[in-house]
Amino acid sequence: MLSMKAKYALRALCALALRPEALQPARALAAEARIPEKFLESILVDLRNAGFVQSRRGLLGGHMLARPAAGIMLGDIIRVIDGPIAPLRCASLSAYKPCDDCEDPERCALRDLMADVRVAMCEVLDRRSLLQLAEHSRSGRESLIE
Amino acid sequence: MLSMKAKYALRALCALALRPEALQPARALAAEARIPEKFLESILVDLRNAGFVQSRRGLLGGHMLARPAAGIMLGDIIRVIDGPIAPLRCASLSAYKPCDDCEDPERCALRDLMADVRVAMCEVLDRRSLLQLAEHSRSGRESLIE
DNA sequence: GAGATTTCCTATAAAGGCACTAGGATTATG
DNA sequence: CATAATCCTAGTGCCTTTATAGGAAATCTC
Repeated sequence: MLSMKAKYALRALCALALRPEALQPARALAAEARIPEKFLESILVDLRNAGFVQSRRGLLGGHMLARPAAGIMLGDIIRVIDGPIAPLRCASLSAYKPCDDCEDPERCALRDLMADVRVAMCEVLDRRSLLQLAEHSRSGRESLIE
Repeated sequence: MLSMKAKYALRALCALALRPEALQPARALAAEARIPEKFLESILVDLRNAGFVQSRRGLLGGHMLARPAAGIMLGDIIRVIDGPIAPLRCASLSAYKPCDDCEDPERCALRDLMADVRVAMCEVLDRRSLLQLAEHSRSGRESLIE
């Protein structure tokens, strides 16, 4: 289950992607994307540490994407905020860890199953970029206005 | 992320699937599948309420599958224990509920994305039966012995 | 019917994670 | 130096997870 935090992160990044090159303060972002302001601040710190976002302090400060939205994959955003995507850690590539109670992870039917699920999920999340999500969200809003 | 409870449920059901028609007491099942006994008891109640398992009390009592393992889909087991499979409730078919903070679920890019993820996950989980999982787990154990 | 074994029900508890919130230190603008 | 912004450290309240305990009810054997 996607956490609120990850949902907020994706919404905030979408807003940043729609105005690249522009420094947007957390307050404005919070209002636009309906996110509790202080919570958003901490999320933006995570996103900055992960290299997705660039920030500047002071008056006229704010946040912007650190690199083009087309090169930021949604799976990577979710991994930063919520951790590995696989339903079980033992089925994760990026954060593998065997179950404490597993006799032999090499021959675990549950692990194989969840590895298949992970592949299916990543097939979606690692192929879709932030740019695609942002453009999709914008088109949704536009067609609302028309 | 799959809960311990769901993992236990799948392991227990596998054990039941490998000996159909045989009543197996919770204690034996717990030992075989490495599950805390009292915890397993409560899981078996859930599985019985969901119609997967049939129980009998008393001496010589125990639990067995209520219907053939070939007709029990893994997705349905997980839904019973962990709830909807979709990463967001608003992207679920079986348990749809709009987000509190969503302006218009009909035009939500995040919802569309997560609906795609749900389809990908269900493509795996709803096509694979308990029988398949159980046989896969057995073959793993056999090849260990040989 | 006695005794043994098992499921079934309720209640409780410890631990941890989630979703925030507070308050202030730091940095930059004008 | 006033203002406005990010950054940092804590900490809070609530809920979920992961169980455990104790006993009531059912069913078998003898």
